[in-house]
Amino acid sequence: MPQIEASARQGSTRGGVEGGLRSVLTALDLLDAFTSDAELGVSDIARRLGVAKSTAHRLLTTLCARGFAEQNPQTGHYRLGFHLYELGQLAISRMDLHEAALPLLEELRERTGHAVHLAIPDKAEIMYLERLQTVRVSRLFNGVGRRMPAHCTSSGKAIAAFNPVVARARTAAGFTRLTDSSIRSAAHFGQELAAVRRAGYAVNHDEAKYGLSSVAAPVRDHTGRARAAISLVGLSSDIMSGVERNARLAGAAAQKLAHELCL
Amino acid sequence: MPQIEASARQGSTRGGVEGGLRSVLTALDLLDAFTSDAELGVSDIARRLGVAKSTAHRLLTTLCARGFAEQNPQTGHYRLGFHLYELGQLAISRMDLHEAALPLLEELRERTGHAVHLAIPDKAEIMYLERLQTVRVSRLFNGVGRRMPAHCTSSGKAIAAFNPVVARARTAAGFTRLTDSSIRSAAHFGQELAAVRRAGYAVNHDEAKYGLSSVAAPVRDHTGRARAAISLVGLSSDIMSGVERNARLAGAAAQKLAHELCL
DNA sequence: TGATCCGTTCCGCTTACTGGAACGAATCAC
DNA sequence: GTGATTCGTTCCAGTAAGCGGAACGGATCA
Repeated sequence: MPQIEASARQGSTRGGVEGGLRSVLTALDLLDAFTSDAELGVSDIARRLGVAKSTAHRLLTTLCARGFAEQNPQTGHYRLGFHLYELGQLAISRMDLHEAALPLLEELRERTGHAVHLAIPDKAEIMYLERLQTVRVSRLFNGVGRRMPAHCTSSGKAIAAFNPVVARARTAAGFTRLTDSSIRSAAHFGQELAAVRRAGYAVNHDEAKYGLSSVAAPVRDHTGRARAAISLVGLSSDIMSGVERNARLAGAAAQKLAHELCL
Repeated sequence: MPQIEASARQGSTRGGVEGGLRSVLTALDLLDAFTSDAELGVSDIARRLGVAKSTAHRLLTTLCARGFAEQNPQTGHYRLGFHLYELGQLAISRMDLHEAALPLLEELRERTGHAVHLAIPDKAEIMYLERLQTVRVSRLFNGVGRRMPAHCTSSGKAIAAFNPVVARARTAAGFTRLTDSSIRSAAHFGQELAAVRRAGYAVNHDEAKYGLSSVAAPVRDHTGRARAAISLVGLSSDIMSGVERNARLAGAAAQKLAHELCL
């Protein structure tokens, strides 16, 4: 069934490949394949992408030529290239939100002594744009990714409470359970968001990782919708003993940020 | 002269394109075009890459489809996409050097109160892998890029002093002058590196930006070659008043790092 | 109001990308 | 110790798919 396979691959109309150039799309998907594994071999990659081994090898050679990938000389396997870091830093350094937030975040850490995070929503998850660590907690973040489900973090709840798109996306995606304290049902999630709306801030107590808690305030635009969140993170004992003060400071920084960006 | 142009474009041998797939290479070069400008239009990009406008547009559409670029709805122009940041973070989070260094850097900032940088060499320049800021100096770094010539920073000098490849590359590339204090000649550079080798650490006094100074120690492997550098950065008055203590602390951290990584 | 940009779309030509087969080296199983 | 699998890499011919050029409507400027 060669013709069925071909039409399934790129749609029926001539040249009407969904999204663009075949070889470039494959190359970009190849980079994404490294999300799950730090190093991959040619054959493995070819299998995952559904292309011939020679094609995968050619793509990898091309990516390596520009520093987007690199080969481990020991094993012959490939990994993400350092040039991605350069471009990624460039991309974020041009985000107004990030630029305006940095000094506010620094000040917040100075005053509280806690780790400070800046997060934005992406579908049903949140992504951390910046993380200012402290010595005490830096090793605790080993298991915490750059991306977290919105219902297990204070930032996620602060955003979802004031952003129905995120709340709906999370409810649709379901509630994965990271600890025994994690939210597990849509009903519980709805209650929690209502409480966040009343208080103006969100709290996460051991819901993402045992022993780790946080307090977050939403950064809201002029329509009231949450665009980001600023959170203070630390050992549960440290954070929970001063929840109200932490919430007040995070909230002040969030409002100042919204004001500076004319949101 | 169509055939001349064609052969000049991709070399003479059949299919022997240097470095790999044409369309993928062009796509990657397109991303690099954003190094100099935050936003670019289709026509401008096409001109820079030397391709047809329709080709540039197609490439941009493809990159946007995967989040590697995005379009500004206001202007119709394009910029780097957020997904690059995600992959870039992934790339660096898997570097042993970065992972092992982080807690050491945090501790160093805690003890000194100064900003702490981790740098690695790349040809004739150094790249900052990590920058732990402080409230006092965070705004001073506006003009400082992720990449700096090796002769204008303490990290660069610390690395070049114990890495002849870098020293040679810098000498070959010449000595751009960032301030009046910058090193301007190969002779001066050579003297400075000799002094660094004697002292075991490097100092930068207003050589990259007025009012900003730093002290750096090299991270050396078992052969003695410098692989990276750890530096303490701050207002010149703050840094220069305690040069020896700063050098000692940075040096201790650098040695500990080398030891942890079994370099 | 005409001219000149812009980003986008369309289309035929042919280039350059694809998959399959073959290679030597390394690893594994027995 | 040796045959059987892997692996990453290279080569090649056929044709799919990427290319440039031309045309489009809209925005900006003179």
